Amino acid sequence: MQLSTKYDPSPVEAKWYQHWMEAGYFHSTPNPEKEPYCIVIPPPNVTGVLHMGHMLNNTIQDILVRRARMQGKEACWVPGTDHASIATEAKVVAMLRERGIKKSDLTREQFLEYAWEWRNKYGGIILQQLKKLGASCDWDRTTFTMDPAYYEAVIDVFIDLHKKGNIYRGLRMVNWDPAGKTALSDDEVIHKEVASKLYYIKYPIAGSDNEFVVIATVRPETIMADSAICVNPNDQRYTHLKGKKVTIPLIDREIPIIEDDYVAMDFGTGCLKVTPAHDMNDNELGKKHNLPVIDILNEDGTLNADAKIFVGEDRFIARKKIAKELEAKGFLQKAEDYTSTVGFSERTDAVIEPRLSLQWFLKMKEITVPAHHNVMNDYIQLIPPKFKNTYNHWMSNVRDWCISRQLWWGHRIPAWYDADGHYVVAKTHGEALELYRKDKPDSKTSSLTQDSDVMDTWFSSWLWPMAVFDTTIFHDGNKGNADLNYYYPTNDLVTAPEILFFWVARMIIAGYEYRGDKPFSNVYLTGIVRDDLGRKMSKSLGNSPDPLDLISQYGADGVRAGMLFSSPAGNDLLYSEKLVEQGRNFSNKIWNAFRLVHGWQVDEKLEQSEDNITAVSWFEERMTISINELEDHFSKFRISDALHAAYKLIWTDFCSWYLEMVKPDFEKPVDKITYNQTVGFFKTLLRTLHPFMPFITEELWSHLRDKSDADCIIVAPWPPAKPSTVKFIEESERAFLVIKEIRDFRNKKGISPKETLTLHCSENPFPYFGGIVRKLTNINEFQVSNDKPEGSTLMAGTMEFIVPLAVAIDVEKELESIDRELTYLRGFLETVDKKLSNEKFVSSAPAKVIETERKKKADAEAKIGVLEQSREKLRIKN
RNA sequence: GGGAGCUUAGCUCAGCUGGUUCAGAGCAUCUGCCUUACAAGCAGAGGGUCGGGGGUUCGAACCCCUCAGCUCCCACCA
Repeated sequence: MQLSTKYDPSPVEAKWYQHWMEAGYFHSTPNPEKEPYCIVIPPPNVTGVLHMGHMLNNTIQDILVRRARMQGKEACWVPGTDHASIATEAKVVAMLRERGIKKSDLTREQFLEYAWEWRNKYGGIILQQLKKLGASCDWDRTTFTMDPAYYEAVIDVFIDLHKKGNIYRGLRMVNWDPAGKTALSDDEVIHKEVASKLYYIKYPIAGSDNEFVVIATVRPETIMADSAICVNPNDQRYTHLKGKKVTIPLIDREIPIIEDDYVAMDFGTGCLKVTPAHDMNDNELGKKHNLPVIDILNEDGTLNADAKIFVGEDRFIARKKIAKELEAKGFLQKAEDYTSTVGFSERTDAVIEPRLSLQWFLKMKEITVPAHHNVMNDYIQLIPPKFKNTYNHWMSNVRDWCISRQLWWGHRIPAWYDADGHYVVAKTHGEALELYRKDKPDSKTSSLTQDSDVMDTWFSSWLWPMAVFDTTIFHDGNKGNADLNYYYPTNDLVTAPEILFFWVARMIIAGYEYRGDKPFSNVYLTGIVRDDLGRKMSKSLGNSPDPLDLISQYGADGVRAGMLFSSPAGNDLLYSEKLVEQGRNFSNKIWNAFRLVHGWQVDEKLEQSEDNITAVSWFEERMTISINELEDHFSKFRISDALHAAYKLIWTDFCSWYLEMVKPDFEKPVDKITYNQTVGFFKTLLRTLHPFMPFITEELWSHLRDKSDADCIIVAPWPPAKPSTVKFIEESERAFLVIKEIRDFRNKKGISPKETLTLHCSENPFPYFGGIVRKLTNINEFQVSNDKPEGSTLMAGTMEFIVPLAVAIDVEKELESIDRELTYLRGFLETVDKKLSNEKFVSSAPAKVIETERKKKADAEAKIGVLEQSREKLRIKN
């Protein structure tokens, strides 16, 4: 069979993925005979399309899972999607708009019908895309955070936490998104520096002509909501104003001047306008001083009737108009350029408006204690560990979690209200009514209205590692089903550091609350995928390649390897197509190594040569060492380094060295033993590489396997670490050095590799590798004698060789290079001598260190001796 | 404003408890090769005062101080 010189991944990938699925290799069920290994996928948004971040993230997960499967563990990777309330609702609204339908014209039920229709049609595309990448998820376990059972679990948790007193409803300043018309948690707000203006506004002092205080503000449109003016009690500039009042410009409302040392004397004019309805701090200040709250904004960010002026105008337009009017009427002293930090909605990019509203909150102080503790003591490990600091900081300053969202798509809050706003929390209307009757036995109310809000998306995904197995445990006293008890706690979680608090921390919190144990043992935090200019990859920048295009171009294996070549844990990945190309080239390299071995003629009668015995023994040692390194990398989650180790082992050690050593001459057969051992090595290499590059390894396995091997490499045993020896390694290093020197010699002298050379040396330094050295350098023989023939000297370490040459040598050049070498060596010797003659060094350094220094000295002296001799000879000749 | 981290070859990074696996890897560059597995390749080479300065030590990329530059996270200075 003629095999192409290029590996063609597409047909191979389709074939094997289908085969794995049909054979059920991805599916896992509890098996008490085996150790479980479980990863739950960070559920991508149901609206999501695969991007480079997913590629990296899921490649790493797949590597971990495949390796565990090969190690004989019961490996289970649970996939699924997240309903992502804000993102999905936005998409559905956009889709409706295209069809000419307004959300406000729909009932909740109608809207949800459209939403479900949308999610059934487009939701989960991303899971199909993951299959192209080779993800070995247990698809039978695919979970959606709004599956009926999951939905119920979320409701149960809400009810339970409410019962425990951890959930409360309160009027709080929240981050209001006027575009999404919803409250956001603090973490969904992105603070950005924005160029704005600082307006200096004159507030006339009540009851005096022409006297005023000046206040600096970036938000003149909120002056109508002012409740007071505040100065620092220590501020001498304002002591005369104590107890006085001022009037608000344009609307002439009187407000008091109060004192609080919260006010910084050195900022602006040292005088602060207090607007409790529209500023978080002012709100605190207002509470402290019992100031009225005047809310002048509608939920969409326009001014309401309480503003008295510019009613109905958008806040930013109002700002400009008010500034103009203040100026026109002489209330504006000046306006200067100013940079301020403004919060933006992560989802809609609208400027956040601090707003007072009734929201549901989860008390965080107590519930977070075990989650905090068990990360700090490394019971749960963050990788890399530097994230512990960040985690600690967040946990130590944790605030109550605003869990309600003014949306329809999501888990609806199970609170039920009567006409007066009295409420009960229950799963169904019936249960709610029952509770209500107990609360208010006298009430005649027969129907309650359910809260229209839904819960924050993270309030469902924080249950993920439990709820994917068992959604019933959130009732009292349920001990969990077989799946949960077998797989939980899961092993590793692979996710992005951006959601360390959103999701990871909260899963840990929920895990302790409902299972009394961690949800996972290790959290591997990947970096952000950036382009080669260091910019984050994003749709809007258009700098992100389409992952599926990449896969069809370079093969899934190539893309997986490429992503990993430059990706230590916690570090950003600078993506460049070069890396993926390198990955593809690697596939091709392996393919061609296979073509070579595959094409060998085996002669059963041929005896294994001494050289082949050496080669095989050497590679065995080399491979063992590399596999041990690989294991070490894996144990430290250094996935990228593990791949590099496998890459080097295969490309350099196996292909460049080993195969060249044992490769039979043109049209000559190979002996049976060497052939079998080579195939054995090849299969071991494929096994170590399988988690990284599943498809090509499976394909080649199918060609190389024999009856005693596993049917598929996906379930073949993982090559274990074992003690290694260095009997051949030591000599091989010398041999390789000599080989390189000889090749370099040919290069520099312009001698073709085809021209056979003879080498003289005083003693043969190679008990084992002599034949191999000759084969790889085209040397017909080592002439061992003490006579030194004419020719060029070739140094390799402390070994000296002479190549008797018919070709002329440039003596000048030769001398020059010897002199250069000598200068270096003498300098080197000097520093070593200095060290050794330093009494303090000799007396305080460990014996081993001194020993190596002595050896350095001896080696250097020997080399210098040889070089001096050669130089002398050349001199004479010259 | 608070906290964390980073700075090693042209680029991306390794370098564990200070000492020959201490100056490394991959990519890129340069030179020579279409050599019967592979030009998506082979063989070889060059390239770094380990951000600057100071200190501790017999010995510092590694520990301490200091300066400079970058990055991230958190935060309400109007």
